[in-house]
Amino acid sequence: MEEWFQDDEFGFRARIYRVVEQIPEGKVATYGQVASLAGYARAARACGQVLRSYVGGDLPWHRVINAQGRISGGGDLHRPALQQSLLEAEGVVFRRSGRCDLGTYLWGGPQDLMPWE
DNA sequence: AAAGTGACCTCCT
DNA sequence: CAGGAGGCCACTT
Repeated sequence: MEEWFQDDEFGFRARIYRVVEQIPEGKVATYGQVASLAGYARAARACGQVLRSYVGGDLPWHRVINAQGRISGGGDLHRPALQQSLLEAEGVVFRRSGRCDLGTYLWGGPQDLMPWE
């Protein structure tokens, strides 16, 4: 019970979720940025693991992309397409190269500090 | 408990 | 701009 609480309230996954759910509509954040804001500066890769295993819910997982402004979908074929259409529906424009302008859409960060900072 | 894996990132050719 | 090498970290076997 206690382990469950610990992990669900302030564990790595929980922190990642807490950050991602604050990314505003029409903006995007990189895995590294999210991990950093969550308090794990070098855990960009692990961040991907967490979001990959996430399914359903209200979390705007689609607003998290890689540092090159591209969508990383791993081996999965349907998710990347869904992610892009969800972003485009929010106004994020992707160039022909498959990249979006991070200078325009990159999230500036949380307005309020995270509980653990 | 140890080794393998991956929706990453950065620096170097 | 494209491709490769190393380093990082949590998660899964």
